[in-house]
Amino acid sequence: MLKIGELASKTGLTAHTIRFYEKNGLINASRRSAVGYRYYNDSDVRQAEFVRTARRIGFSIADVATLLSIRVDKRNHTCQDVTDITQRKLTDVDEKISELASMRKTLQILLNSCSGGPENASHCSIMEALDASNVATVRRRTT
Amino acid sequence: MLKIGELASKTGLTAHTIRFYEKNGLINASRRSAVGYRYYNDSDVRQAEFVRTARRIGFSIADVATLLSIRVDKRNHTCQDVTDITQRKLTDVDEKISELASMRKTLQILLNSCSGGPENASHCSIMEALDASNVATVRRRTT
DNA sequence: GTTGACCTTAGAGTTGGCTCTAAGCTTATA
DNA sequence: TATAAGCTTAGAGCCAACTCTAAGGTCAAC
Repeated sequence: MLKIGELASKTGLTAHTIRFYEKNGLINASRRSAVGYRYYNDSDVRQAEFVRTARRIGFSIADVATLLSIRVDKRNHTCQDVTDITQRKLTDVDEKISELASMRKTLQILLNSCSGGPENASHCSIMEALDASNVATVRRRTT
Repeated sequence: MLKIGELASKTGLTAHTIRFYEKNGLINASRRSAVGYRYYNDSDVRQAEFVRTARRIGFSIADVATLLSIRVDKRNHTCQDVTDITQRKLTDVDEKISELASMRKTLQILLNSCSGGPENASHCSIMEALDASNVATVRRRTT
């Protein structure tokens, strides 16, 4: 049976985070000592590791809670329940990636349009592009 | 001279957001009526549009503040000042993209490992992978 | 002269996921 | 037995960027 600090070093979470996850129903200590210390058995440790793994992959706390509810009752859930959550997360991630990719593209175009040199910014094409309210008007440098 | 609601519809910001930006030094009304109404002239409008454009591209409020300080005094700033901010933002975006790409990859591997069918989750390979604390152990489906 | 749309302010609330504090109790080690 | 490390709790704080509320004043139209 591990104390919270031991579970923390075992999982790479902090004791604070473990308590926070407990409040959110993700991790629980199957035993408390007489004075209230949390004690974690092997099964608790496996659950904590499951949580840490799922969080690392990018599942939200709510997703992890759902995954745990499947985990404790696998027979009454289907593979599809699990892939649904995973698919939804993948779709999320794809959306974020495409937003970032669009930002990236614009930033790259801006950078390509400007020398970045020590001359003053009076004619800086990045500033001009931002002023144009239409960043599509920016042109690549040909010099 | 536009009132705040007019500036809002012109820029696509809300009046709330405009006031919030004002608090943060990004937008200001060059005139106030006797009773306190904000009035925006052409130059204020252009600045508001600059802010909106920069925010859309992904610059933080702090970045936009810096860009504005360059904008009002272009002669005392260089193109490099501008490209530095842009480059830093690009690096940020690239970091976020690569985190997301790594999440994406894992999610895709998990999805490929599982049928997603109506069978119960007792042997769901996604659940097994999350339990393994080592998602790298997951295998693609060959069936 | 009354609706109703619009404006003002300070300040609180939202989101998600922690992160930390304060004040006090327990346990292990020397 | 003293000290330090570790544990407990409730609850506050943090981050960014809004978003909204309350309570009230203003203004244009009919």
